[in-house]
Amino acid sequence: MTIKTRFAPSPTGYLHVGSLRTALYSYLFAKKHNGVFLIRIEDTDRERYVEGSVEALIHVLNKVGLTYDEGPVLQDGHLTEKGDYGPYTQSKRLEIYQQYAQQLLEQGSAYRCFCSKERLEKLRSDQQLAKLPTKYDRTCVGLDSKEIQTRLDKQEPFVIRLMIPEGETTFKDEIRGMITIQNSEIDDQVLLKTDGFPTYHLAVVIDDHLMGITHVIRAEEWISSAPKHVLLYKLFGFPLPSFAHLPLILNPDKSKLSKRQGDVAVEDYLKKGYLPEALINFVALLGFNPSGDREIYRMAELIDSFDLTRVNKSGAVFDLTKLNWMNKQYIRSIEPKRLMDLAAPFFDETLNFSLDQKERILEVEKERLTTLQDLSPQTHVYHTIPEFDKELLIWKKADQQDALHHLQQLEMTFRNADEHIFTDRALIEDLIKKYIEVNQYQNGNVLWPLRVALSGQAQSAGPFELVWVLGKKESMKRVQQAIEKILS
RNA sequence: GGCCUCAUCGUCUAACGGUUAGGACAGCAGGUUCUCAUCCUGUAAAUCGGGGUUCGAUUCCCCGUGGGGUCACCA
Repeated sequence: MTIKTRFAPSPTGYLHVGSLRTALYSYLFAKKHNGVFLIRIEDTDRERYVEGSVEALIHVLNKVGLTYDEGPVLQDGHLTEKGDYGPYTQSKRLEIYQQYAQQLLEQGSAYRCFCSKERLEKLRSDQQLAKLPTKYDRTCVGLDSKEIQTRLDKQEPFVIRLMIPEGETTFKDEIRGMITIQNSEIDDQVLLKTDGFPTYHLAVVIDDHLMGITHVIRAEEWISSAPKHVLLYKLFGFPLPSFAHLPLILNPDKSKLSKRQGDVAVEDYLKKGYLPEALINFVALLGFNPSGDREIYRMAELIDSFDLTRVNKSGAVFDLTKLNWMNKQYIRSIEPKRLMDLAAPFFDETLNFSLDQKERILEVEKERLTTLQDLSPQTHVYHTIPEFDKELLIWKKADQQDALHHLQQLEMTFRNADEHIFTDRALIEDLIKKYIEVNQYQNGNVLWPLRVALSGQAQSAGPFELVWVLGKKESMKRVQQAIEKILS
């Protein structure tokens, strides 16, 4: 049997990093076993629907490299879908749910409930006051068929509730083992709402079955409603899939990761210049470890080593400092072309750099970046040298005369150097190092004033790199300006 | 509060029932370097508590404690 997993978000806005990890694990598991991974949109709550979030979801999944075999896709800006088990959007499957709800009704496994929201709210608050468990009191179970018919005729709104049988429900969680709960603890769950839409519980069971899902991988918050789903599988006569409930991703205070305490949207991290590769790597290791001392895993390696039984049971704090470290690692080591693709949006377009310049700037600056967003302020130096005080040109172990001397000498050295030298970082370094060695100067005496003359900054890329990016003409110009600054 | 669930350095984690409890990030102290960023070396830092089982528990069992999740016509 082919393994089939799914990621089933509700279109309520952005993609949460917790959801990203859920999607990732489902993806990894499916790919590891040469299985199928699909996306399904769970939009059964019309009130929470956010326009455009399906499109946004597709974009993000594409960006981070989570490819899926079935589900909604964007074609020329239009939403369509691929796969043989559609529709993959629950609001387009209403009749299916209604049909199955009807079946349950006929089986006597479900019943119509005409209770008003007001009555239910009062019931709940009374129970809370009496410190009783809050459960529906089954008032409508006693309704005889004649009364039901007259209320139906009067078009009274109703819901369909699951009739929880007596006994206990047990299921195996692939990560935690056996979980048992007394059925008396379970409320008679609403399956079909007054508006004819199913609730999550009904829809998820039917769709997972109809779409052939073999492994239900989702977050831990679903664990307490899993018994309802197991009951439904049994009532429908569906074979039970495997369940795996993933530990939560936590705020630093150990509560469920939420807004307020930082960014939770994958889009936000991408916008800030975190690489998709780094995000995936980081989030993958939050709750999973292939065993070993490695930290860096690319997607293919994650697929290769993924194992549900090695997923942790306890929640993991989202540690931004470690993400930062990992992002730095990726910026340094990723293929230059890929880095340029990712970094392109972070260049200030008004500076009009050529592609060649951008490549050099990126090559030089990537050593010092934590996120790609950090690139933006650094690029300005290559366009216009910032204002700076001439004192800055003086190295801590030298004086103004010394700085002036070296700058004048370097200016001359540059002037006499062949043009082609300036196209090669190593040659530039040779040129300057030779000047230092021949005269037995200290590096700092020469390199500090040169670097400041070129960057105008106390902290910047190295002087060889700066010359390489700026080119002969601009480098000489900046050195000359520094000389004038000292003389003035 | 009921139910479910979890528990190794600050954080992410490793450890067939037998290890000086390992690694990574962050921290601290040095070193390399013209600056920042790197890089290198070193250092501190953990098995929640109590009972069992066992020759031997981080590991298995029980109880406690603590954390988290969930208790909607939201997912």
